[in-house]
Parts: sequence; C-alpha cells; structure tokens
Amino acid sequence: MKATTGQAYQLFHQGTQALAEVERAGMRIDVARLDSTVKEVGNQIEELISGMTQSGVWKLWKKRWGVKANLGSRYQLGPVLFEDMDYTSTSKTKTGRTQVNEESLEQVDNPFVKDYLRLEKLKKLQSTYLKGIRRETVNGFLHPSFNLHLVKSFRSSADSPNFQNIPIRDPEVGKLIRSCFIPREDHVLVEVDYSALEFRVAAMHWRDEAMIAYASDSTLDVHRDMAAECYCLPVDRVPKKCRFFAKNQFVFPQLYGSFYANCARSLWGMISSAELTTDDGVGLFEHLADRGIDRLGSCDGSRRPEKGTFEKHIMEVETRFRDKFPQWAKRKEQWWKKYRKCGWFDMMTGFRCQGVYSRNQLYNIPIQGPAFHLLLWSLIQVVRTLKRDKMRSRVVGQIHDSIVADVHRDELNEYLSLVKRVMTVDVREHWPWVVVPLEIEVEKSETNWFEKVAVEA
DNA sequence: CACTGGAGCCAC
DNA sequence: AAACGTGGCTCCAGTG
Repeated sequence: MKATTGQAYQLFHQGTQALAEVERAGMRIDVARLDSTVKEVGNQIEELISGMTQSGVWKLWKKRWGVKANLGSRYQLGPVLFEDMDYTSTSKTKTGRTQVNEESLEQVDNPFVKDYLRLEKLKKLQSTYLKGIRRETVNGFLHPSFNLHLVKSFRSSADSPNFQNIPIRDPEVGKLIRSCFIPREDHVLVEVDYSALEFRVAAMHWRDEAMIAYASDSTLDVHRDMAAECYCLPVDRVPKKCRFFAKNQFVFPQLYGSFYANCARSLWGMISSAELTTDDGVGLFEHLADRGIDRLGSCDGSRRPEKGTFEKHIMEVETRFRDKFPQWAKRKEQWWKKYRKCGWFDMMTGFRCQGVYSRNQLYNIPIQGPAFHLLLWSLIQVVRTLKRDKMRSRVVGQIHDSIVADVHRDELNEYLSLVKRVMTVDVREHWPWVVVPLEIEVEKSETNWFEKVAVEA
C-alpha cells in the first residue's frame, strides 16, 4: 500500500508533525482525584469480593476448581453456572465454549452473578482506565501516542494510553474516569465533533442522490426514518433510544455489509435490554405484536424468514433501504467487481489501497478513512494556526471525528471561530469533492472532561 | 519465564 | 455466496 498522490503524502507528513505537537502538549490530569478514585474503587472491589466469597455459588466454584479456583476466571465461571447449577447458556464462542459475557450473564437471575457483573465492570475501570492512565501520567500530564501508520483504513489509532476509548456511555464509569481529565489553569476544555461525518462521507463516496439529500438537509434524518421503519413507529414520534439503535444496529451495519438476519437479531435484543417503548409508554413487543409481529424468527440466514416474524419485517425494511438509495445499492456491487478485477481501489483523499481485502472492508475502508482525513486536515490547520499566532491554547487529543483542545479563556471566541471556519469552510475548498455541508457540534467545560456542556457553534 | 491467542470490553 | 468495520488493553490459559 502506498499513498499515491502528493496530497495524500502531504496529509500524513503534516499530520504526523501536528500530532507530535498534540502529544507534546498533553492533557492535564487531576492526579489527586485520580489517586483517590483508585482507592475508592479498590475498596468497592474488595467489598464485592468478600461478599461474593461468602456465597453458596463460590462454594460450588471451589468444589469444582479446588485450589485453582479464581474469581477472575470466566472460563471457570461458565461450568459452575451452566453445569453445576441449573442455568442454561444462550450461545457459544467460536471455539465452541459456552459464552460467559455480559449478555449471557444478564440472562442469569442470581445475586452472585449480579455482583460478578458489577465486579467485572469495576475491574475494567480500575485496571485499564484508572491505573492505566495513572501509570502514563508524568508531572500531572498525560501524553498519549497518536499513530498514523497502523490502521488498515488509514484512520489513526492511539495508545499508552488509548485516548480514543475512554468510557462515556456508562455515566457512572464515565464520570469516575473523565472527571480526572482537567483543563490547565485559566483554560477550558473544548471538544468539537463533526456531525454525522461517516454518513456524509458515505453519501459522497457512493454519489447516491438520496443519501446526499439526507446529508445536505439538516431537517432530514436517516436514522430517525429507519428507526420508524424498523420499529413500526410514526416518523414524528421516534424515541431517542429507538433512533440510537436504528443507527447503530441497522443503518451503519447495512452500509458496512451486514444483512437483515443479524440486524433483526440485534434490534430485537435491544427491545428487552433497553426496555424500549413507544413515546406514549407502550412496550415495544406489545406495539409490534399489535402489528402482527410477535416473535424474532430463526435468523438462520439459510432459511427463508417466516411470516409474522421480526426477521421477515427487517428483511422488508432492508429491501426498502436499498430502494431508498438505489445508486448506493448498484455502485457497491460495481465497486467490489472492479476491485476483484484489478486488485486495488482509491480513496477520495488520494490513498491507493492495494492488497487483499474482504468485501465488507471494501465497503468500510473508503468511508472510514476519508472521514478521518477530513478531521486530520482540519486538525493540522488548527495546530498550525495556534502556533503561528503564538496562542496559549493547545490541541490535546483527537478521536476520529473530534478534536479535543485545552483553550485559554481569553482565546475561546477566537478558537471557536477558527475551528468552525477550518472544519466547515476551508476543508471544503481543499477537497472540492466535499459536496455536502459539514457541520460541527461544540462542547466545553470549565471543570473536567465529564462535565462538558453544549456551546452554540 | 516469555510469548501467544482467545475472550471480553472500551471507543468511534 | 455470505453476512458491519477500525482499533487498544487486560486477563486467563496454554505452550515450550
């Protein structure tokens, strides 16, 4: 693989230099708070363990595993629950062992297992995040590495620690870790995200008119519309959660090569695990049953879905999705055929990918890569401008479609107008194929990375 | 003791 | 035909 245009080369050359500046700046850490959180969580873990080792389940555990018994081993927990006790497992791993993950353990109604899930959550928080970040903190600053040479899609990665996967979805965990990331003295943290970046890039890559229309008109919302279809809701009454799951379990999976059986399985699973309801509080199973959909179906893939199943319904939604975006449906097949013939493909940002790729990688890579390249180009301009103008604000991190900066109070307005211009105007002049508007969302915090609030951009 | 792969979980 | 992608990190279990 090599960068085939000067522009692609320049992007990664300058990108490397800019990210080096980002690494050097680093993010300020509230070390005292981090240390006390480590202690606090450590105490919680100890308490949980001492409670659990009093339990009858632990007796069974020791009976089976003897001196080797290890509370940290899922491998050991599986047979205790599913052989020694009466619980039944739902699924197997690819090596044929019974799965002992969060999803399968949530089916087990047992106080010990509830404690186990909480214990695992706290251990992950403690070892990967709290202690991992503490270990990498030097003189109150964290300097994660940002790589441009490791990712197949020509995205970036981050390590030591991985700045790109700090928890946020679970508010309890997110708060404990993110509140240890703080602005410098007299600074505020500012995080700027591109809105719906990957969808916009997909629209431009496939040159699908309907996709471009969605990407160009902020009153349109593809995730809302597909949520309405998937869960049989009126378009103007789609609950937020339903939209969220349609986005992540239907729209993106479809764009990246999944199919109805897998989408149906995951969308169906969300109904119970997230307790989905209509906007007037009717449970979604009941809502769907009223419309003649009362079970999931086998989701076999090799068998035709049966009438009355959710699988069959999602199969029909999939057909409508392809009809909605006909040029996408057609061009992705041509795209794959052309690659099979010549063995390479080009990204819109000038990278040529040559080598062995799966079909789904061919759908994903030309979207994921260029989406990041828009962000990287913007980051380069922002870093350079801050330096040129001798400003005190610093870019301190990057998460695929967002830029995190530590901005001096007095420079806030200047910084905001800079990023807005670069990310929404200048980048479109640099790459004329950006034919849809780009929008950003801005959040800031005076205190820490958890307490951020939206700012009018 | 060093290393590897699987399984799992965090992010976009 | 076949079935969503890209990563990093931790722990366990197995190997030699």
